[in-house]
Amino acid sequence: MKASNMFAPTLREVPAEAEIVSHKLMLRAGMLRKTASGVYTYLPLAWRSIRKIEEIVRQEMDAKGGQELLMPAVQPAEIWLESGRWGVYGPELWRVKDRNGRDFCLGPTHEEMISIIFRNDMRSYKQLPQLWYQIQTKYRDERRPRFGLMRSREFIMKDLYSFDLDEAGLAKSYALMYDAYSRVFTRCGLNFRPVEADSGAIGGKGSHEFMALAESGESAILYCDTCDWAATDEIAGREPLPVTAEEMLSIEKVDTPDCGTVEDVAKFLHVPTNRIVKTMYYQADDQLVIVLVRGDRRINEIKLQGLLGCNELALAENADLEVHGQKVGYLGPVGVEGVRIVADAEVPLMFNVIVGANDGERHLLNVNYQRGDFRIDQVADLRYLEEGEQCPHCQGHLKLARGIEVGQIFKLHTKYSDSLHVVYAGEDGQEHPVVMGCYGIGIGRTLAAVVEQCNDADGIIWPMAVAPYQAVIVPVNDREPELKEAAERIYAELEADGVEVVLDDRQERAGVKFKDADLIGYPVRITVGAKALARGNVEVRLRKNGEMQEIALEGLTDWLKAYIEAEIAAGSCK
RNA sequence: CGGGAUGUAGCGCAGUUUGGUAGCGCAUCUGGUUUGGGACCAGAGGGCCGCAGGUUCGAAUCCUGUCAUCCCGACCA
Repeated sequence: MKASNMFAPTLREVPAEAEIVSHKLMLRAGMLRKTASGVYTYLPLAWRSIRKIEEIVRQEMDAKGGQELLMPAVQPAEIWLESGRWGVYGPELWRVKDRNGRDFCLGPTHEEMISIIFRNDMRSYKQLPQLWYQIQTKYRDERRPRFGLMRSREFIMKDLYSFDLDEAGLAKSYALMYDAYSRVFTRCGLNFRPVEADSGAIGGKGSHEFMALAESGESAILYCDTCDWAATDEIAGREPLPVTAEEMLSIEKVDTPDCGTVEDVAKFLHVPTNRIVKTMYYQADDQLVIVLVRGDRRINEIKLQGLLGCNELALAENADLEVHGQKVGYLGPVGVEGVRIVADAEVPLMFNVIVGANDGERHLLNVNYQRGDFRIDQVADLRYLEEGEQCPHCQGHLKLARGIEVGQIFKLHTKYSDSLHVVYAGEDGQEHPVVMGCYGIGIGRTLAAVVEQCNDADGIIWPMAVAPYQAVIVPVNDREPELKEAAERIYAELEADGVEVVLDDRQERAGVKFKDADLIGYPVRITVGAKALARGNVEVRLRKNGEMQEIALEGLTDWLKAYIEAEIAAGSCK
C-alpha cells in the first residue's frame, strides 16, 4: 500500500467526543469514525486489524474442532418468545418491526437461533458433541454507549456454542474453550486474566470472563497476590473468618443525634464501623426485605437478587419506610415483625453489635444474634469482597484491578434445551436434553483493549500479530531520485515477499511522516536516508522501544521476516 | 432512567452576557521558498451557526419546543 493513496485520515487534534486513550488514538490514527452514538465505521486500518483478530479467533476455534457458520442478525420475535427472553431482556433488546408489523429484533446474541438450528437437524447422540461458531455483527441498545468500541450498540462478536451429551461433555468443551481463549488473547498481545464471573442475563451456572487489564476497564476484578485465583467483584465471595467469642453484654439504648450513616454512628460512639450492623430495606418485586450486613461492608445486589430470586430489586424509597414509621439511618432488626430478614454470613457470628433502634434518633448497643436478640430468616454471602482481605483459597491477600471484558465463557447446561426443547435420542432410545455452553469474544472490544494497553504519548504500538501493517518505509527526502528509487525497490521486494508494508510516498516532510508512523503504530519503520544508503544500508526503527539500527539492504527482507515471525510468536507489544 | 454540559467549516475552538455583513488555529487547494521529528510566505476555497417555531426593522446571539452528542450518577440506612 502506498500512503499517497491510503485512506487513513489522521488527525492532529482529538475530537472532543473521545474520553479514553484507545478511542482517541483510533480516531486520531484514522481508523475509526462515528456514525451514531455507539455505532461506528471501521476505516481500512481498523478493518485490517479486525480481520487479523478474527483470523486468530478462527484458527483457535477450528483447532478445537469448531465449525464456522453464519446466522442472521435479524431474528423473529417468536423464537425469543419461545425461550421466554422476549419479555425478560428489556430495552437493551433492539426491537424492530417489518412492514407488516411483525416483531423482530436485532440479535444481541444467538442462543435461540442456534438452538433451533440444532433442533431442526440434529437427532442422535451419535452426532454429538458439536462446536458451532459464528462471527457476526450484534446489537444491544445500550442505555449508555461509551468509550468508542468499548461499549457500543453495534459490535462484532464471535460466539461459539457447544452441544454435548451430558455434563461431563460440557466440562470438556468448556475446558477446550478456556484454553482456546487463553491462546487467542495471548496471540493478540493482551495482558489479560481469566476470572470467575456471574453469568448474568445469558443464564446458566459456571462462567469465566477474560479480562484485559486496564485502568479504563469497566469491570472491577479481585485477584490473589499469591495463588492464581481471580474473580469479578460481582461474584467474589468467601466464607466468613472465625470470630473470637466475647461475653455478651446487655442491650443499651443510646441517643445518636444526626447520625444518618454508619460512619456518623461510628464516629459519634467512638467505635470502628465493623462493630455496627447495617440494616437496609429492599423492595424485591412487590415485597419488602431487610438485609443485614456488617457496617464496613457493601451489599452486593447481584448476589442478593440471586438469593431472593426476584426480577426487580432496589433499595426501598425513603417515603415507603416512613409509612412504616421507620427513620432511615436508625433502622434495626430488633423487634421487627412481618418482614423477611436476610443477613450476610458475617452477621450471625458477630458479638455485641450496634444497630438502629427503630425509635427516633437512637441506636442499640450490645445486640447479639446468638442470644436471640433478633431474627434472621436466611443467611447467605451477600457482600462484596474488599481489597486487602484474605484470599478465599489461600493465605494470600486480595488485590483490586480494573479490566476490559474481552471474552466470556458460560456453561448453559440445559437452560435453552429445556425451554426450546432441544433434545437428542440417546443410546437408550430415550429423549435427552442437549447440554449446552456458549463462548463469546468481543472482536471490536479486543481491538480497543489492545490499543488501550499498547500505546505511548506518540500513538499506538501494535503487537505484530494484529498490526494493520507490519512495516512502513519512509524515504526521508523525495526530491532525491536515488532515495525514492531505493524506497520503491525495497517496497517492491518486501511486498513480493509477503511483508505487509506501506510506502510513505506522500509529498510531505520527513517529520510529518515520522509523526504519522508513530501515531498509526507500525511495528517497524524503515527509514531510507542518504547517509545510510551511501553505506548500502537503511535505518530500521522499532516502534515498541524506539531502538534504531542500520541494516544492509541485501539482508533486509530476511531480517525483517525473521523479526516479524519472532514478534508474532512473542505476542506482546512491550 | 435521573443529573450536568455542549451543538458555529473536516478537526479544535472564539463570538452568545449587551441582537447589527460569521471569525481564529489546524487541515484542504494554488504559487514560491524550504526539506531527518507535525516548515515559512503569499493567495484561495469551504458555513442550512443542530432542527422547528416565536419575538424583532434585523437573531449564531433573546424566548419556546425539539433532536443529537458527551460526561456523571443509578440509591449503602
